[in-house]
Parts: sequence; C-alpha cells; structure tokens
Amino acid sequence: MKAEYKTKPRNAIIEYLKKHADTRFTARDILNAINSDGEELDRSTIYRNLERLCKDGQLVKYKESDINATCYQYSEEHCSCHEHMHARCEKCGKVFHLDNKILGDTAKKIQSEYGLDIDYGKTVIVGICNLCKGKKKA
Amino acid sequence: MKAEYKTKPRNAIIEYLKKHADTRFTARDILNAINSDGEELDRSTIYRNLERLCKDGQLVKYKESDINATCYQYSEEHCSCHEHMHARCEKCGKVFHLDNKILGDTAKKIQSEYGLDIDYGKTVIVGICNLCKGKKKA
DNA sequence: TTGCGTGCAAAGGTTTTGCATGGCA
DNA sequence: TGCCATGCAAAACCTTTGCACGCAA
Repeated sequence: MKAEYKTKPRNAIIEYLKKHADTRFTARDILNAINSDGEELDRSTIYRNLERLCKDGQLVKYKESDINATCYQYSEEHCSCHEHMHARCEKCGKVFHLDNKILGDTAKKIQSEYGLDIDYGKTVIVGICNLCKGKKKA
Repeated sequence: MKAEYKTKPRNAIIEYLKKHADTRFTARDILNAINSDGEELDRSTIYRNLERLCKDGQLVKYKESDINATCYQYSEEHCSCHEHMHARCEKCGKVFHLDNKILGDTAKKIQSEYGLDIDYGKTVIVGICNLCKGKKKA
C-alpha cells in the first residue's frame, strides 16, 4: 500500500478528467489542454498518473483503430466499469455506460452459437449518437 | 480505379493471410513469419499492402489494449465484414463473425435508451472462447 | 526526514513517408 | 513503355524507463 501525495500536476490532470467526464481522451489531449493553460507538465507525468488511475479503477483504457494513441475514459463514480458494457460514439467519442440487461438473451445466444462468454467490461459497442447524426457530414 | 499488380511480396503476404484465416495478427507477425521463411521483405511493403486490403474490405483492422500494435483479421470470403458485428476471444484472438440478428431488439433498445445507432462493422464483442476457458490460468 | 512524484533525457517500438529503383502488364 | 510496387532510409509518433532532484507529509 503506497501513500498518495497531492501535487500540482496531479491535481491539474484530475481537474481535466472531471471537466471531460463523458468523453474519451488521449494522453496528448491532456498535454495540450494543460500546457495551453499556462502550466507546463511532462508527458511521463501524464502517463504515470493515467496508469495509476487505471489501476485504481477510475479510468478505463482502450484503443481505437482510427486513433493512433491509447484512449482513456473517466468514470467519476468509481462505477465498476469493468463489470458493464460501454457504447461509444465513433464521431465525438462520447461514452455511454450500458446496463448489461439490455442484451436480453443475446449473451446466451452468443454462448450457444459461437461458444463465447462475453467479457462485459471489455466490450464496447460502437455507433453514432443522435447529436452527431444530426450534423452534416464532413 | 488503380490497376493491381501481382508481385512476389504481395503474394507472400496474401498466402500468410490465408494460412491464418481465423486469428488476428500484427504487421510484425507477418514480417517474422515471412522473413524466417527465407524471403526478405520490408516493413513498409507490409503496411502498404495491409492498408490496401483493409480498404478493399478483405481485412478488418482493430487495436487491443494489451498489444502495442494494430491487429488485423482476414476474412477470405469478401464477406462484407463492415456490415456485421464481430466477437473476439481476448485470450487467443480468434475472431467470430456474428449474425447481426443475434442482437434481437437490443439495437432498438440502445437507440431508445441511449440515443445511439450501432455501427455493426466497428463493434467487437470481447469475451473468452470455450477452448481458452478450458485451459488452466497462467 | 522519508519516500513519493516530477522533469529531463534517452530509448524502444510501431507506423508513415519521400525517393529512386525495379518489375508487372 | 508506363505505371505500380518495393526497398531503403529517415522521420514522426506514442510510450516507457532510469535517474537525480524537489516537494508533500
């Protein structure tokens, strides 16, 4: 069990997370945001803090084929994100925390037809949210 | 519309894909396999060919948080992989092509409850296949 | 004072790109 | 011959790591 210090860089990072609580972000996003705010902080500091937050379960970590960087998603409420599925808008990156019950008997069907037990915490359904659907195509 | 030439490196790559038709692989996997076969071929050649195959729809491309490289999955049958969901075993990497119907009314529920239209081609359900489940834990 | 966290610098890995050459059609 | 593909080298990224210093507790 390690002691945990409150430091200026760490606070800045957590502040960023809370401000972007329902969107994914990358290490670079944080770097850019904080450094354009006047502060200066190092890449390695960000990576080390993000890693710690992942282990603590406050952060979900995943990768996306379109983005050449690890994506992170903050979950303020310590909400056992490793137990339920997520859905993500492929345009804006917004993440939704799904109720596993929404699958109905799909999980059973996948087991019987394909022989696979779903790992809910790692499954991410990809789609387009209503907001982005309304926008004109680029 | 570009012409497409048959070349020795390209053939070697496609041969590799067919030999590993139901497992994921990385650019490095191909490089190692082919180069240990006596042939010599360059990284950039592999990346350029894989990219072309992705655009042609013969290859699915995704990333995994555990692996520090892009993963690819070949689908021999030109099977419009961008139209149906996939499931993947998180242990062995085996990919299953799902029938979208398996979701039942889940897609509708996700739209009504969360306001998200599923992008089937990009959605990958993660789990553990029966084979891997049988194995002892590492 | 103790030891955790940060910044710096360097390294390791993947992926991309420009350019000249080589090879398919 | 004309154009596409390859190889080579270099560069751009992201991410990790070692080390010394600074700072929170």
